Amino acid sequence: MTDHLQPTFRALADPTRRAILHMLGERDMTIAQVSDQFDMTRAAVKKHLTVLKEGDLIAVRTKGRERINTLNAAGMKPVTDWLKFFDQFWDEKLADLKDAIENKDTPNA
Amino acid sequence: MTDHLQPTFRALADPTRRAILHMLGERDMTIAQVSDQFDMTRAAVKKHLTVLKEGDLIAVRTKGRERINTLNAAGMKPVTDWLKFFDQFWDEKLADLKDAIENKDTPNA
DNA sequence: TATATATGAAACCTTTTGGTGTCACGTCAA
DNA sequence: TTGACGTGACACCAAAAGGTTTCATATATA
Repeated sequence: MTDHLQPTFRALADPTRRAILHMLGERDMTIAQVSDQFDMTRAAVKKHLTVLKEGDLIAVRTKGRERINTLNAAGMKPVTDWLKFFDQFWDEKLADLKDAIENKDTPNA
Repeated sequence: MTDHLQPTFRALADPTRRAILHMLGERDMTIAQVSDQFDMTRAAVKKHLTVLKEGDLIAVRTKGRERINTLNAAGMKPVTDWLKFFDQFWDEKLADLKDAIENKDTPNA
């Protein structure tokens, strides 16, 4: 069983990378622009971007000598799907389900 | 800003730990029982369980000389909440619409 | 053309991570 | 009480992760 989830979970496991994703949610950015937001070298940021790319969480397009990094939020779907499996064990959701069943004929929403 | 998400994201970043969570979804297990499911020592599994505990993804209760490990699915909420922020970017059409609205009065170029 | 800019990539370093083996300790049963 | 059982904790190890510096290369621009 090859774990196709691994690159994405791995990419999300670092706080710097999660912060980068948030930034890219606001606007596309070059590597230099991303680097400006962190107290680390451009090379280090570049590595993070590579990991994000491997996790399919960003896309990169070339524009002249620049590399524009774009958020690929859809890449998070495998992770959210994996997490959804556990919804059934979540107390609140269980309570909601119980509610839904008990109030089968009088839904409150 | 201390990153309270980190222990949980960290815990989820390992395939063995994700597999353990799945197992605990089916039934509570002692350390020995979990270990039996993997080709690694009990000590290694114990470490994984410790990381899962730190991520608040499992609870442990003592029963005699045994330690019963229980899934705490609610511990995933911080992660799912973090991921929800990106829902707004999932749908390409939504993103396009967002662009159109944002550029109406304040062109960004 | 000459130079500045934006990036890629490699070598290197330190810390963390995932694993091992060993031993001590509390608990259960004969 | 005496073992066997289930676990915690530690020392140790190799590999991966996160960072740095340095240099090469492609693209803009004066």
